[in-house]
Amino acid sequence: MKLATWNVNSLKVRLPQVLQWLESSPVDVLCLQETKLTDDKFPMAEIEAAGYQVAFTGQKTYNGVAILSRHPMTDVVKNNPLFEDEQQRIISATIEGIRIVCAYVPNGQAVGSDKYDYKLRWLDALARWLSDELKAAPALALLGDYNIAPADADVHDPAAWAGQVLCSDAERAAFERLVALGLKDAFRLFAQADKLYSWWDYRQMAFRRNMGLRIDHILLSPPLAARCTGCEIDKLPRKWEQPSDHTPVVATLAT
DNA sequence: ATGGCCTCGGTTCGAGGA
Repeated sequence: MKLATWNVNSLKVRLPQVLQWLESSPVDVLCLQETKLTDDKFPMAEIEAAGYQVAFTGQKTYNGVAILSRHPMTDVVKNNPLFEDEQQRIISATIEGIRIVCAYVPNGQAVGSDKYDYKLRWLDALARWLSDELKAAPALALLGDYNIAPADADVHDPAAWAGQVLCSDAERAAFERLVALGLKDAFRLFAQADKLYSWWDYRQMAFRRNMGLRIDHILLSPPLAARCTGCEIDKLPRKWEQPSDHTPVVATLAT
């Protein structure tokens, strides 16, 4: 069983790439972020034709999340019941006995800004909600764009990024709070090469220079971490024409 | 030293992303 996450930065623009990637990487579950589509514009027919069921929640211009699944989905929930939010950033569903949570964590813009405060409040509510969810669903996976580089090893230039948004102590503490719930960073369950990232700025030829951050993650509850046999970042789509600035992360679970 | 790109909405620039 393969679970994946990918911030596509507009599903309208990236639908052909999503379909192309699924052809060569037919994962069981793909969580998408930043679809940037209202629900009436969601390309359900094209995705179903590729063999995937879909659950989604979107809004105009910003945010928007979706779960694509080869298997039946039940108990679809939009957003966090503990956090009133007009922004569409979370969708969850149960697939093959696994509670899948697809999340697009707020960016935060700059440390100390209103958007940063919103990010921290949003993450606090996420941890409180998942604490409850884990009691009801011990097999839980939280996949998405966390907009947090958990450690300096996840940053191309830790000195330049020190204390900046995506790397600040409070954001990293929020990530550790999720870990304290028992969730494991699937990527770090395995030996990995240095300097592997999931996002590169469009500017400065950042991708070619590998000036990236690892901010897209798959966190697994203990029963799933025990089943996990690998976790990889697939850099290929970032090399395509007109790419998203993020690239997919994939975790493999033994069945 | 600064900002350098991409997407959207809606016009030819501003907001937001990270």
